[in-house]
Amino acid sequence: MTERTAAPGQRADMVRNRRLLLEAATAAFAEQGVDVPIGEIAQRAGLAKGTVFRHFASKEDLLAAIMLQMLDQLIHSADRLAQADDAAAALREFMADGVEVLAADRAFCEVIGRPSLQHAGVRDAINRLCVAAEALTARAREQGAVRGDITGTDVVLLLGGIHQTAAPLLAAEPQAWRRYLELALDGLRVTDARPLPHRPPDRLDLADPPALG
Amino acid sequence: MTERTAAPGQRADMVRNRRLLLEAATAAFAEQGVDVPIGEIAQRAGLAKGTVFRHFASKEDLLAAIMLQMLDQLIHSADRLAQADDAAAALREFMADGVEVLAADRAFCEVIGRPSLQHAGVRDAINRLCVAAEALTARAREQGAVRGDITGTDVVLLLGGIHQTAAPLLAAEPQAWRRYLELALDGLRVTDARPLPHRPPDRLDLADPPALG
Amino acid sequence: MTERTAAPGQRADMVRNRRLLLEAATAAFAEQGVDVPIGEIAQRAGLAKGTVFRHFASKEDLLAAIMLQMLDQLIHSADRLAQADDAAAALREFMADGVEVLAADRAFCEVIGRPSLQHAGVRDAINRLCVAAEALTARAREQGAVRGDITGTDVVLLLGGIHQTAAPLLAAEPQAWRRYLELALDGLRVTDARPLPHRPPDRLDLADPPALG
Amino acid sequence: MTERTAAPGQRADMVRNRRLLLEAATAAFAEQGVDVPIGEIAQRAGLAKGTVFRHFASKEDLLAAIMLQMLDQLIHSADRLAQADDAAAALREFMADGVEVLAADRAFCEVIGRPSLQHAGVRDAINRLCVAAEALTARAREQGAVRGDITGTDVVLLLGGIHQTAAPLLAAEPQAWRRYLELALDGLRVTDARPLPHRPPDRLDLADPPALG
DNA sequence: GATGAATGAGTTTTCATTCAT
DNA sequence: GATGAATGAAAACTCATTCAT
Repeated sequence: MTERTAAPGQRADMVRNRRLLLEAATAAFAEQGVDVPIGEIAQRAGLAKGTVFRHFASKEDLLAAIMLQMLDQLIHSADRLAQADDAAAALREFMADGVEVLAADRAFCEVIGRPSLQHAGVRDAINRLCVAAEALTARAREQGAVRGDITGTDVVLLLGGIHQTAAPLLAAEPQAWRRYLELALDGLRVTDARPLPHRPPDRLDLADPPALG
Repeated sequence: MTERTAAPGQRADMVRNRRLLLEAATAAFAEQGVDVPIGEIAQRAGLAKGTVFRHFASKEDLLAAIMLQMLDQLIHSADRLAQADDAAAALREFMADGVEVLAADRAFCEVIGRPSLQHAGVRDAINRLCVAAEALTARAREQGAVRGDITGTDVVLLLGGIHQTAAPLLAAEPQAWRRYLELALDGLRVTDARPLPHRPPDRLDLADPPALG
Repeated sequence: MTERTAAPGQRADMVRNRRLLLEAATAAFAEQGVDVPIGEIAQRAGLAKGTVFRHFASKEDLLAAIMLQMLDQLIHSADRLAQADDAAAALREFMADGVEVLAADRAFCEVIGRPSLQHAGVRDAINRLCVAAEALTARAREQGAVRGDITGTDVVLLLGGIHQTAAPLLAAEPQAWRRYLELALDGLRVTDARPLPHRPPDRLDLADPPALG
Repeated sequence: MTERTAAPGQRADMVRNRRLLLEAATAAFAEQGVDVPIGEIAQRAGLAKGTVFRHFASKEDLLAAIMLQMLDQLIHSADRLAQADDAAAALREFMADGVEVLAADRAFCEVIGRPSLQHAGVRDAINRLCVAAEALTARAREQGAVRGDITGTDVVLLLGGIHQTAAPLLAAEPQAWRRYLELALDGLRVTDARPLPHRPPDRLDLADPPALG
């Protein structure tokens, strides 16, 4: 509707292609991990390989775009839920959303587990997610729904951990992650335990990629 | 007859090379994941590429050997700790061992997270680990140190999950996993919570690799 | 299945490259046999290695395409000559064509002499050639130009045999095969000899490749 | 010249190993062609790979030794049969022997069909075989059992041709070559035909291998 | 802007040959 | 002399990326 510029057909096409491409790439990365060939992504999107490179300068960029998409979705979810009255329920919902998003995605785990992330944009988004999760978590702490030494970054990290716990069961039992989410929430709620060792991570201090050589 | 006689030199060299190779491969897989080229492993070991294939018929076999090595170590640990008097302490020690082993290893995560495992030997070892962990866990349950609906397979799965939780911090804070281990143990100890959803996994029902096509 | 491309005649460049490739491969296989490296074929064609695999999914497929090309040419020749009045002359011409085609080709001999052929397409083409040759041979038998117990498959097999007979002379005397063609034709014409031992082959019963193991 | 040296036991072992090796290599080359790995030959012989290279400086040399063995056997056969009264029968027997020897051997065909033979020894043996066959053939010509313009070299070349003719049938019908031997003999016997084209080959003028590059 | 053909570096794997024991 | 471990030069094949059409 808003896109009324000079070559409307072309522009609309590009937008449409970009959407098709992102959808196809999301699905392909999710199912097969980061090693899925660009050619397969293009094919799933009904596009030619060259078109992928017109939209994204490299495969790494495409992957980053998808990660950002997922992360933005989670940031949104955290922001929204930070307004909720029942912080405990809100935290559960956020974490369920988060694990479910990850559960569908092999590539995310592969990317997140790397000692260094290539894309500054992804690193930033993860940090923004931590901030958003901290807002949510702070309220839960205040309401006594979560122990005092748990941070938003802890919560974000737990998303990956819960997903990974259930990952080997994923094929046979797609909902198994709910079991481990509850287990984690029970752990988060414990108040009479010894304080957790190791200082709470306040921000993910993700390293720059190492210099080549 | 025994391995002391005849040609000690040659044999010793080969044993040494095999050790170098396994060490190099363990480190390389750990740092870079399963996609690390054989050539790099060979170089790290100070060997030629061909030598790797003299020791292991394929890259897959080499990877399996390393996974088996790690798994056997954990099975051993579980068996030993199942004899301990204090089941709670034994469980903590087992899990600490397990996470530490995994903490060093990207490849393990990638392999374990796959929908299907190629090597029957690795699948078997994982199942044996679950059995060994169940013995340990059963005693902890009996002693009231662990909630009633937690199985050995849960415990094994949690190893991967705890590692994954801490993975993004690994480079900057190598000991961060201890925090999440305690958090998980606190969750495991909770007795007044709602029962966990989803049925407990009794054995990892890892699928055979899908038929080609 | 053998040929990868979809849209015909799109790129003039591609068609040209494909032709160059087939010519180079034909020559290379002919001179050096099936073990000629793909890299050399590519180089002769002025292409990169990868381009060969864009046109043919595997070396086996490329080889099959060339074999099929040759076989189709011979089938054509047989079909055309089956219309001729003078069956004896037609048979000589067919066999001369056939030997000359083979004479240039080491790979053909190696492929044809194998206990099993990998490509169903090539097996089929050989059988079709036998059928076409039988039509030609039948007329020659009827005209008394060929003894009664000779089949089209005999004739096809003789092409390879005549070529092989002359092969060691090929470099020094490229036309030597004509000598052995006449000798074979003289044998085929003999009528007062004892009947040939061993039953005539009616179709080449080329086995499927053996199962792996 | 005489071998009367110190360690007779060792010598006996070497002789035995050489025999085992030649037998294994003959069988392996016969079944699988020249591309059979040295390792398989060694294994069949119950020897180590290194031992093969103690006996033969290269794979090419081993192959040459086996070819020479086969050729010597045929030369012997020709010499013996040249004494026989019935030259026609003798020629048939020689050719039957020859084809049968080849029939069992994929490697021979691959070697003989090459434009150039690497080993002077093999070239010489082939030429000696031609001489021996010529003696046999001369008698057959004199007795009118073979047309006048056929030479011993023709006969030798025909061995390969007859084998090649039957080769595609070899797996299914191991005796099929007899059919084509008779056909060839019938051709050789024809006396009322036009003289064969192309001059008779008197000696195989096998080229030296081309210079590298 | 889209296409997909071409490229070539990179990967696993094989195997003749060498050489230390 | 025998052994077989080590080597390294190919080989087939893949795939991100570039570029002519």
